[in-house]
Formats: sequence, structure tokens, C-alpha cells
Amino acid sequence: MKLSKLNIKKINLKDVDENYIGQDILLKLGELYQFESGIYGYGNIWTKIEKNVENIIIDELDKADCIQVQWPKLQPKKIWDQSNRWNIYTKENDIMFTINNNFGEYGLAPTAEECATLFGANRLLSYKQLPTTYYQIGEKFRKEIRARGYLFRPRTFNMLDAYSFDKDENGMHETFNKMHDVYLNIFKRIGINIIPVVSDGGTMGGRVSEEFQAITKLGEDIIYYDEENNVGINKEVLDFEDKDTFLKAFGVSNVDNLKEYNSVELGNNFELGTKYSESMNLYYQDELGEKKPYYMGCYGIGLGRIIATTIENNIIYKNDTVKGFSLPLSIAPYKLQIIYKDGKENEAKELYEKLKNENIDCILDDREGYSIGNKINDTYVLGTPYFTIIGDKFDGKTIDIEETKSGNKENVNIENIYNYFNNKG
RNA sequence: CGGGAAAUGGCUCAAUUUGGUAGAGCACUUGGUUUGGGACCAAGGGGUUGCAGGUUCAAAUCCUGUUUUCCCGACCA
Repeated sequence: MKLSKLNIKKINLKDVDENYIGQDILLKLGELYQFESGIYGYGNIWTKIEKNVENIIIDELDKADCIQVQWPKLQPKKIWDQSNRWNIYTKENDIMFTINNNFGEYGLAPTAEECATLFGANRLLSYKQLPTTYYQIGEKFRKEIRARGYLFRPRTFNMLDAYSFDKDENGMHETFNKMHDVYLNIFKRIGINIIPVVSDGGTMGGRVSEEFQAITKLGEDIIYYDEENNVGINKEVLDFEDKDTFLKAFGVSNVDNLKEYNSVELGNNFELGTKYSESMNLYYQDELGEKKPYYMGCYGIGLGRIIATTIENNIIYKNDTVKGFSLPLSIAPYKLQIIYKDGKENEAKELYEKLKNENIDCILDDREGYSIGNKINDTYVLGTPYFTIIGDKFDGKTIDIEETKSGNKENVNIENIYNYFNNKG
């Protein structure tokens, strides 16, 4: 990427919203655009971060034998009637955007249990094909009563949603536990500290649902976290449970170990049981040739929330003033920003081309009329984790690479840059 | 839906109390000097003050209505 082509706006860091610094920076750059409350457009930076997050998710899910598919965002009313959820979603909860014209009546997908169940049941005819998990990544629509916090709670957002089919309850538990591990790997690779949180105490000792929470002061949720046992409990849950028994059941040995944090829910998994299979009348045949309902689970991750959380949790300050933010290498759209002094354009371009050929995503700051200081500072504003300056001292063999987050500099041989980033990733 | 705040150039805001030619900083355009951690000089463009109505000789300013945005709450399979 040549920075002259990105067309980012010059911004004044004194003007940014102090509550949501990172997202407001992107908004002021023009890298996010608000069309209406809760409805946003995404620029190149956000889009590329999201692609990187997606690729990690896809990689981990595929390793776990999950199947990537796509279902419509425009969903016919009749399939929601089939599961008896149309009235719930359009009236009781009133969370679904609907379209009604002479063509028919539709809902804009807030989730996809109906599609998944129909799609799965059409081809999973025998117990031999179970368990199977399908997943998709795409836009979801929800009539949130109050959108807030930029991409923390918007009305349309990109989400991973996976749906598992098992032949019985035990199988469903196994799949649920497997997905728990897969999710932890995903968040680890993305670079987010995640806390699995008990969010439903319906069945003592059995997790029928769990949330994946990240600690951030901007979160709307409050969790109690037992660091020693790596267990979190949502505050809401404790309000209506027998505390002591409940906490013990989930491995909290000492109530004093619990610390209170603000957090945001990045993922949520549920054991659905036979709810959809039975309400929609969809079955498979077991070993004895008998009709049996699928035992299902669903697993969601909000991509926008992951990015918003990552950005807001990695704000860079210097001398108590905001400089920008720094993205983890694993999801940064560009790993290195190349800055050069007047007269070093050719050397810089040569380096840029070389790194491009080695598949290291980088930004060449080829804008004219900007001082070195301007260019350095824009590295922070774009979240690029590393930058280098091709200046008078450049010897053609090595470059100084500075990490924006720490300010640490390392002298790296140009021939070793690929390994340099690879070892960190 | 209840409570609160706000709406003035691309951004952040002033002028509203006490009605009287709509301003600043940043951004943008042109020319010049700068260029290693958010430089400077000069010239310039851009706003029917969210919308509608009313009061007045005169409305960004007063009155009524309306829309939108943000915050707190309720809500969030």
C-alpha cells in the first residue's frame, strides 16, 4: 500500500472522543463512516484487519473439521414461522428488521438457526454423517434499542456463526467442549486475553451456554474473574443463583479470589438441544432406522467487537497525550511502515518492492510535503505496529525497525526481515 | 420507551444570557521557506446556523412544533 493512495484525512488528536479514542481516530481519518446511528461503513484499514481476523477463524475452524458455507441475509418469513420465532423476533423482542412488500415478507438475518437447520437437515440424513458443524461469516442485522460505543454495539455487524449437529446429548456436549477449545485458540492467535464466562446457570455443573469476555473498561458487562482457576462469572447470573453452591460448581474455590471487571462479550456459545430440530420437524435416521432429532449447538463471534476491543485496548500515549494505537502483528493489515527522507525515494521503493515480493504487507509513505515527524506520527494513527526510516545513515544492508507500542528499536538485516516478522507472529 | 445533553464550514468549538453585517483553531487550495518525533509566511475558497412555522423593522439568538445524534436507564436468543 502506498500511503498517498489511501487518502486518509489529516486529523487533530486533540479533537478525538476520549471515551473511544481508537475508533474515533478511524472515524476522523475517514476509515470509518457513520451513515446513521449504529450503521457504519468500513475503510481499508478496518476491512483488512477484519480479513485477517477472519482468516485466523477460518483456519482454526477448518482444522476442527467445520465446514464454511453461506446463508442468505434476506430470510423468508416462512422459515421463521416454521420455528415459531417470527413473532418472537418481530414483536416480543422486536430485534429483527423486516421487509414487507408485494414481493413477500422477509426478515434481515439477526442470526441463522433456521437457515442452518434447514440446510443441514437437507443433507445430514443419517447418523453416519454426524457430528457436523457448518459456519458462515457475514453481516447480521439487529434492531438494538440503543446503538452505542461505535462498533461495540451497532445495528449491523459482521459475525461468525457456527451451528453443530449431533446425534445425541453426549455428542452435543463433546462438540460444545471442542468448540470451547477452538475458540480459545482463535482468541489467542488474534492476541486478545479472553475469559470464558459462565452465563447460564440453568444446569448445575453443565455448561449450556458460555460467553467469551474480554476485559475492557468500555465494556457493558460486569464479570467476576477468578484468575487462579481462569473462570469468570457474569454478574447477572449471580443475582439469581445460590452463590456458594454455584461458584463451587464452576471451580471457584475461594470467593475472595473473584475480582470485578468491566468486560465486553466477544463470543457466545449455546447448546440448543433439539429445539430447532423438533420445532421445524427435521430429523435423521439412527442405527435402527428410527427418526431422531438433531442435537444442535450454536457458536458466535462478533468480528467488529474483536477489532474495537483490540484497538481501544492498545492505545499509545506519550507524555500523557494520545498518539494513536498499535495493532497486534497477527491481525495488522500492514506490518511495517516505510518512511524515507528526501533523496532516498528510490532506496525506499526498492525495499517496499522487495518486502511486497516476500508477502510482507507494508505501507510506503510516499506522500510529498510531509516532514519525517508527520510521517512517524501517522504510523501510530494507522495502528501499524512497526516503522522504519530510510535516512542519511541507510547503508543499503540494514534498517532500524521501531516498535510503536514500546519504542524499542532493532537493527535488522534486510535479508532477514521476513524471518524477523515471522518469528514474532 | 423513561431521564438528560446537543445540533453553527470537513473536524473541534465561539457568538445565544442582553435579537442588530456569522467568527476562531485545525483541515482544504495556490505560491514560497522548512523537513529525524504533529513547522512557518503570504494569499484564497468554503456556512441560507438540522428542518418547518411564528413573533419582530430585524432571528444562530426569543416562542411553538419536528427530526437527528450522543449519554444514563430499560433491553440485549
